[in-house]
Amino acid sequence: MTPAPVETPVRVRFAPSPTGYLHVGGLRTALYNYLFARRYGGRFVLRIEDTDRTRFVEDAEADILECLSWAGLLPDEGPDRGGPCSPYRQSERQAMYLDRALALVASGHAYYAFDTPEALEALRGDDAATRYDASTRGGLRNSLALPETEWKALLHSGEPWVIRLRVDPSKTVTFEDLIRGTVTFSGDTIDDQVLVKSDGMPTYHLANVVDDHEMGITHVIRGEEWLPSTPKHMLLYDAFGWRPPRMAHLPLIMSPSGGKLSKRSADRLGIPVMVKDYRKVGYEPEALVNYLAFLGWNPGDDRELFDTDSLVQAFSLDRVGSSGVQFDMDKLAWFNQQHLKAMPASELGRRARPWLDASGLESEPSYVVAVADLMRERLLHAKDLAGEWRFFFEDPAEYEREGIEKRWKEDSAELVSAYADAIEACDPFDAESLEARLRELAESRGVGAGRLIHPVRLAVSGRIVGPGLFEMLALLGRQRCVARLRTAARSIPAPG
RNA sequence: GCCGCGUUCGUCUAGGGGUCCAGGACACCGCCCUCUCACGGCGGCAACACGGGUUCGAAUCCCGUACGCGGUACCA
Repeated sequence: MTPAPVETPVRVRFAPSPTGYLHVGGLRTALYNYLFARRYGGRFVLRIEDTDRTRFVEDAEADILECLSWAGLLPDEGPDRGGPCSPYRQSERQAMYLDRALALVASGHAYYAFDTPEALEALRGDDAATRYDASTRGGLRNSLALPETEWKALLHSGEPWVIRLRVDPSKTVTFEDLIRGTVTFSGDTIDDQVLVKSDGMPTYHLANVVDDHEMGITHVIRGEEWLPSTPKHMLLYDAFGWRPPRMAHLPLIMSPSGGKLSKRSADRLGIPVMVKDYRKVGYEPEALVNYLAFLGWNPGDDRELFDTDSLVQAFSLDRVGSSGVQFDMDKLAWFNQQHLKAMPASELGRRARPWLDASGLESEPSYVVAVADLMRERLLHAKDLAGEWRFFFEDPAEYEREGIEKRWKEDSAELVSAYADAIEACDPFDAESLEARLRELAESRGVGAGRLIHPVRLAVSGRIVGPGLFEMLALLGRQRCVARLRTAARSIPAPG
């Protein structure tokens, strides 16, 4: 399939509302916009949609910026870095929206309405289907139903008013969605959307259309929850005489228990919802990005591991699916593991460093890198080096109970301390020699190597699982090994 | 209720009239490798929502039903 022709230059935007911290679904939307922009050599714009003053959250914008930056999705234009379409916060563009709305009133595409939310609520009563549209507006208090002298008096009296879009019920609105194909809405199902609220702020619908036009946005890529309001936006473009951008509505990310992935449902399932929480619990940004890219999109072949640049090369909107997708933590963990494995040891070491620091585990960078190299194949998260594998950095505080039960025999203490003696003088102190010493010892005592290997592992790491024993010993070094072996021989009680 | 969108293994998906008794990945289960655990390799389990059309032939096209999801605010 050939990609749909795309007009250049592409300009897309990610337009979150600072009503909370960045949501993982929001990050995916940002990612698809970013990939699309990069793929076609376009610009990726960040616009803050802060028109709802009642839900404004102080540090939300900073969080959005921080999370995008963490994920490597830096906008080309936005409130923090400016750009040709400044300002990028809708609250700072307020005057423009009112002007535009007034123009719509003048051209007959919009009108003043004086009905309060309470009055409308009362009108709706038990019938939730009551709407504010062509069928009811004639009986309500607005500049279409009232005589001119009357509504003008109201307007100047200080009475609260809003501006509403005048929707023609006989019109059918049709648009091409890049992901869903032709979508059609009948005008009589669209109500007279409020454009300017009584506090003078525009609603999302107005601000979004005005800004997308003013900012030269060519493609609107957003979540499917916006699909039902798109006809209102198309009507607005039409009323303004503007050419609408191309539309692409992304499938929603669903909770494994059904429904939109909400804070509450996700928390219950152990799925972080805020992007910053992924960072906090130790996911690598490239893994999250890779996983999110695949939540609704695929490259059309069997490749799965991508860095952002290769995603850019492979991305296209016509390979985005249209059905909702469930979030799967197992798969995310797998991506994390794969990315960790693919990383140079030095990088893995760098990723582990903050976790080691936080756990008070101090170590030479070169040693951390060597540990990372040895452990990379069995890490799900970089932070595990400071968790279940912390014995690389400090003596084991305890020995796995199961290990003692299964591996520690009557002769273990004696064998382990004999091995301590054997390796104390072992030179060179490398995996090969350490293995040779162990096998010699086993043979001279007439026991299988396993009789020695398992207790030694337990003594040195406190655990019964881990990387190859001899590589592990070599890395830990003579001092630590000998000391830990002797401590264990002394302190682990013989069975029985 | 009304409007819209959707529906292929448990999950993410490939597939867009014959090459599909449906392919890949995660998860799960077995076997192999092996000092353990991983990694890796091999194998297994497991899906075209249902009903009507159209057609020589349908997972693929059309209609309907069911189900899911979204929307239905002076929230975005």
